[in-house]
Amino acid sequence: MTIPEDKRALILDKLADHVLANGLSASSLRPLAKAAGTSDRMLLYYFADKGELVAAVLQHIAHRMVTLMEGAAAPEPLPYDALLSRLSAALSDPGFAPFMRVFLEVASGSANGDASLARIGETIGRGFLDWGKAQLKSDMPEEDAARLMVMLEGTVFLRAIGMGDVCERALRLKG
Amino acid sequence: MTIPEDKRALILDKLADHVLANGLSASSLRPLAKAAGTSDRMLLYYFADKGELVAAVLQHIAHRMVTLMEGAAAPEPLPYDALLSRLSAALSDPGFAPFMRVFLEVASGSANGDASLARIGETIGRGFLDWGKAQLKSDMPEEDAARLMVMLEGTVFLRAIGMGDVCERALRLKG
DNA sequence: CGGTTCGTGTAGCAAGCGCTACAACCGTGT
DNA sequence: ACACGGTTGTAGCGCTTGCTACACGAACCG
Repeated sequence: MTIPEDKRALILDKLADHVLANGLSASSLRPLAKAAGTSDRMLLYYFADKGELVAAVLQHIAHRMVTLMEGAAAPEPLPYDALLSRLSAALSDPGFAPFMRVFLEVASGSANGDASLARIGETIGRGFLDWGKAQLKSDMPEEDAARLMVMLEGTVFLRAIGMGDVCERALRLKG
Repeated sequence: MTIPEDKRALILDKLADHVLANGLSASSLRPLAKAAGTSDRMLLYYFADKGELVAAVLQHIAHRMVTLMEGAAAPEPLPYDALLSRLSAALSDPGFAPFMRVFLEVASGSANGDASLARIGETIGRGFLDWGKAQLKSDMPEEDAARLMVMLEGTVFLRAIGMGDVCERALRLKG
């Protein structure tokens, strides 16, 4: 009945590829199915409904992002200013940009009342926060990590609407 | 041919109400028409297509938001820290929240390639930046205003995914 | 060998989308 | 009185959406 657990894993990679490349809004069942080399009919055989499918894909994407971030980690803890500019640069890397795009889409959907997206968004966000905190060399890591997070997500937001220059200016002298 | 200029103004208020209340994603022609007390047929008589309609509504919303912000302006310029916490509180006000939700939706759409949304988002963003700068008492207003903007949009983003506590923590001691 | 369950393709549903063709209204100018 | 142009309703187009009913081969279990 509900045991196609491994079948899912086989296609999740391709589904994640498609979502990262085209965004959630362009990820209806049929395009997703084509990207995964199957049919919409089969997607709904593997997953109970689209919500469950999207949740699984986003979780998969989050896991991939964690891996990516581990590669971008600094070799040793950095003070706030240095870490901020380092991570800000990393997030604008073409490899990271697709993740930030869907993260924005998740936040938007979450703000519009999608409880499932909200849960996933928070999970990803908290993971990101913890990851940043671990890289901080600070005497008040909680506050600095929070401030770091706010700055970084603000950067994501502003770059999305073509205000990347403002982000650069914000980082130029102080954090 | 293209002269129903005032007719638009009469319904833009109601359209804006609906978009602010329900979000862009729930704003297809028929619901919008019902909210405005007309028909989808007439919406496309007043506006060339849906893109033009959305652009007009968002511009209207932006104008309304400017008015709202003028009401929230401090009586005199404030230093960075004080202004940040003042504006952060203002943005979480229920009166502002719908604007932030729509703004997030615009940023998301913009990041996904919608050029029209990108233009509008940037216009709104730059207006907001200038408005903030005018309220800043600082010896380096460009950089501080930019930093203020990044922090505020980061706050919007994080609150959307249920991480408002992180925003509070980020503001608690330093800006 | 028979029956039952698993897996999958085909086809289609009802709803919603942006948009449009067509006809009818209505007030105005001649 | 009549024609005409700006305005509006009706109806529907073609398409996409998430989802499902049904049939049929394969595989497994008795």
